Amino acid sequence: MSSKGVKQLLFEQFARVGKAMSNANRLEILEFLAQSECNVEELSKLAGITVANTSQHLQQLRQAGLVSSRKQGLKVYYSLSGDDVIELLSIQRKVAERHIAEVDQLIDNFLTVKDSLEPLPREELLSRVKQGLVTIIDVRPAFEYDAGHVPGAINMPLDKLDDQLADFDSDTEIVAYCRGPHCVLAYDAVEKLRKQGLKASRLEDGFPEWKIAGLPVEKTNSKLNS
Amino acid sequence: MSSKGVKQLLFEQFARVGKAMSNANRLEILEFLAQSECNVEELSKLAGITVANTSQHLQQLRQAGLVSSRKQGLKVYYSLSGDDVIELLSIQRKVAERHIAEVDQLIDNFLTVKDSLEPLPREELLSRVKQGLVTIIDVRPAFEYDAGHVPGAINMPLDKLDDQLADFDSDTEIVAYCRGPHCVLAYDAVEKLRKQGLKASRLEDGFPEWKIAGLPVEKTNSKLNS
DNA sequence: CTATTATTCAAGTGATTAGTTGAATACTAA
DNA sequence: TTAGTATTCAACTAATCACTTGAATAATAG
Repeated sequence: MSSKGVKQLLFEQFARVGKAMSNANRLEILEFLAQSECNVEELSKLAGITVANTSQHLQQLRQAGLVSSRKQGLKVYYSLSGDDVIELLSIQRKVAERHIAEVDQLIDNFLTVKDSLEPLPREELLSRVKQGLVTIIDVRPAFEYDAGHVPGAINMPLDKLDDQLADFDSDTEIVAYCRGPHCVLAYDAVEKLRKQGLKASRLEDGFPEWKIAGLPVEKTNSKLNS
Repeated sequence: MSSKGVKQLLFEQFARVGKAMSNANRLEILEFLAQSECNVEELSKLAGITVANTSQHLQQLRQAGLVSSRKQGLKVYYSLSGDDVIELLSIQRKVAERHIAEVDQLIDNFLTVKDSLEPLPREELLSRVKQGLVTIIDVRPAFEYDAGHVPGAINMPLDKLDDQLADFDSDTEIVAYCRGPHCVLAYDAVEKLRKQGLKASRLEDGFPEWKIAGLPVEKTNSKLNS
């Protein structure tokens, strides 16, 4: 203790938080947990890594105090240990986006819809949908979609996307959205669509932001699905 | 690019920021830079690591987009590349303090003055100083001290502290303060004093907070020092 | 020019990390 | 109890990291 210095020890503790957030897989796990509580297997599928690996990452996150877990029956559910973790995620993302040129490039060129959609009002997006020029897909799970979605959007959870790929018209622009800027589902969707040669992009915000902006919302009659 | 997935690449970029903030020395450097622009040598002395090592850390920080540099004559001055970096530092610290028990322990038991001082109004601290029960030391550089300091505080920059250790009365409580909660100078001071068996602690806030709280401020006649 | 100073580069070492694999530990259902 | 499932642990490899050392760039002064 005296050999290293209290100040040094203190910074080492702070560094543990940074270390926990220094791995792409762990960050992705955190982003998923920012959406909802998940068990290990779900996370492992979402992140596309083995269960054992996921488990180890989760334990590193827990040691850094970023996530907490609760056991229910066979499964262990993990969640963020506080809202300040979301804040941290969000600021780290902001700093990265602002300062790392490559990130901006990735976002601008590959995933978001900035140049083509942001300049035109969202209302116009809606009219284009009606004209069949743009297809909006909602990649959230069905029950979230049912509770409210952008008018004209088609519900297309990630696992169903593969089956539907052939149905898309390669001339129509496809815009994917999910739960918000922290939600990573739309990234996957856009990537899959692009690989098929389709014109896909990602709406910068998710459904909550859309709703808050006072734009129209459509609900599914609960009898239709499930 | 397609082998790894755009989303994966994106998270790897975000992770670079976390990686930059995953090392105790780098964090300390960032905290110093949050106070003021510094050149490599200054930082190396402040952090207590070799110049070459400091330089390498600084380059990692720059690659992550957290610091920027400007060359003036022989020296290269580094500074934070934006206020969002301060925000990031501050939130990482907050998360660590909230979630990591060991950090709380370190802070509570070793460095801050919480239990003994926070409950009593700062005005009372001042009266105790007048009675000689408490000695307040200001560990900032002399020119900052001169521009304004807590009444009764003695200016005691870190490098002068060693020479003055013998002058302290072991019965008197010593309270150190510096530039703010992000300033790390007082940590060093408290540690040195404690090693001498003195009753030292750290004021949670620094001088700016004191001033903002509307408490009295003393200025040095510029002829006295320098 | 040469000498000096501040910083960076390059190479090397020991420690740590991400990931894999396979076994071990819980918990549940029958 | 036994069988099956979800999670974690333990051991291992390749890659990366922190730090040191000594040399290589620059910029400046004499």
